Amino acid sequence: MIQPSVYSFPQILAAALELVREKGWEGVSARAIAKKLGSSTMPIYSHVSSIEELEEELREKARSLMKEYQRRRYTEHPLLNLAFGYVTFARDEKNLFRFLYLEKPAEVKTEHLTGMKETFFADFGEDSPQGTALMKMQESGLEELIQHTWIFTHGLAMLVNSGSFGCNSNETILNFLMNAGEAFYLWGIGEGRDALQVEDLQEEPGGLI
Amino acid sequence: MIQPSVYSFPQILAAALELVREKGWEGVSARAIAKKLGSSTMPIYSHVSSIEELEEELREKARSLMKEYQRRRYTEHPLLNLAFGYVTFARDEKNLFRFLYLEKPAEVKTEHLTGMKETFFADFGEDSPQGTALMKMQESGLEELIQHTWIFTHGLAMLVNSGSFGCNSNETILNFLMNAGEAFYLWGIGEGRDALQVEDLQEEPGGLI
DNA sequence: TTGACAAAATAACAAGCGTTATTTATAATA
DNA sequence: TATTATAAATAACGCTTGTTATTTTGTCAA
Repeated sequence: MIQPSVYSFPQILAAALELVREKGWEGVSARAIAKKLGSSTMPIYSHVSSIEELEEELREKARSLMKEYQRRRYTEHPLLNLAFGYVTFARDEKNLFRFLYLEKPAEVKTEHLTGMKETFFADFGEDSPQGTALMKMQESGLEELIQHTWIFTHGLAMLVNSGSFGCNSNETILNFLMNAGEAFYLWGIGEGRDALQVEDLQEEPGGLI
Repeated sequence: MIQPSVYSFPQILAAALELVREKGWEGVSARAIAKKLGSSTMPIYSHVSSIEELEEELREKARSLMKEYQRRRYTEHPLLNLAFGYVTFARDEKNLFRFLYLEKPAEVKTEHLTGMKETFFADFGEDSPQGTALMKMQESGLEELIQHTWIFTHGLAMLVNSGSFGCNSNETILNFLMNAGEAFYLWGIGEGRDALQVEDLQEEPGGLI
C-alpha cells in the first residue's frame, strides 16, 4: 500500500453511527456517509463490500454501546442494573434502540432473557442478601421471575423510547422496575397466589381463533 | 359522472391492507397496489391525493381490526380482555401490529393506557366480584395497577410479535397476563411492600447522565 | 352515428438508492 | 525527473419510488 487511506474504517463507522443517531437507519446511505465525511462514496466501499455489511458492523457497534449501559452498577442488584441500563438506553439513544430492537424484529430474540439468567446465576451467591432471598424460590420460580421481569422491562423500554411516558427520570424508571420486580418476586414465592380467580378461557362466538 | 369508477375506494384499501399483511408497510407502493388490483396507478390517485393519505386511511383500518380483537369477551375480566386482545393481535397480525406500533413510534402513545382506564371504570361496578376486590385499592393504586399491567402487556405483545416467545398459545399468553395482573394487584394492595430493599441510585463514575 | 367527456393505461419526470466504470490526482519508486 | 500504482472523485448504470403529462379507451348524449 503506497498511499495510506485517508479515511479509516473507524471514521466511517463513526459517521454512520452519527447518522443513525440523528435520523435513524433510514437516514444512512452511502452518499449520506460520504457527505458527512466530506468525501465521495468510494472510501466506504474500499473498507466494506456492501452497505449490508456496514449495517452489521453498525449493529455490532450499537450493541456494544448498549452493553455499556447495562454494565454500569447503578444499584446493588445485578438484574436491576441490566433492566435499568436497557430502559435508559432506550430513552437516551432513541434511534439506536429503534435500530437494534424495533426495525428488524429478529433482533430481539431471547438474547436478553438468557443474558439476564446468566447474570443472575453468575453474580448471585447464597451469601449475598439478595441471593439468599431469591434462592428461597424454586428453580422454575426463578425462571418465571426473570421472564416476567424481562417482559416488563422490554415493555417499559418501548414506551419510554416512544415518549409515551410522561416522566422519564432515572428515579421513575428505577421505581417502576423495582416495584415490578418486587411484585413478581412476592408473587413467585407464593404469597396469595390464586387470590383472583379467572374462569377458563371462554370460546366466544367468533372469539378465539 | 358519466362513467362510474370501476375501482372503488374500499377495493383499493383492501388491496393495500393485503399488501401490508403480506410484506409490511414497506411492501406497499402505488405500483404494488395497482398490480394487485390489476390496474394502473391512476385509479388510486383518483381516490386519494397521495400515498401518505392512503397510509393514514390504512392505519385507521388496521386500528379498527385491532379494536375488534380487544372487544371480544375472552374472559369475565374487561381489563384482561383488552390485554389479551392486544397480545393476540400482535401474534396473529404480525405485520399489521408492526405497522401500527413499531414502525412509527408516535403511534403507541397513551391511547391504550387511557383505553384501559376507561374500560375499567366503565365496566367495573362495586357489585361485580372483581370490582369489589379492586375497589379496595386507593384511586392512585388503581392507576398504578393499570399502568403496570399496560407496560407488561405491551412488552409481551412485542415479544410475541417478534417470535421471541417459545410458546404463543392462547393459554400461555392468558396465564402470563393473569399472573402479572395478580402480582401487580397483590403488590398494589400493599402486601409485603418494601420486602426487597434497594439502596438509592448510585452515582457511578461515568454512570448516570 | 358522431361528438364529448371522463376514466384508465401508458409513459415519463425527478429523486433517491446501491453499486461500479472511468477519470483524476497524488505520492512513492526507479 | 519520469514512471507507476492507487486512493479518491466524478459520473454513470440500473433500479425503485411518488407523482404527473399524455394518450388511449369506452360510454353516454345529441
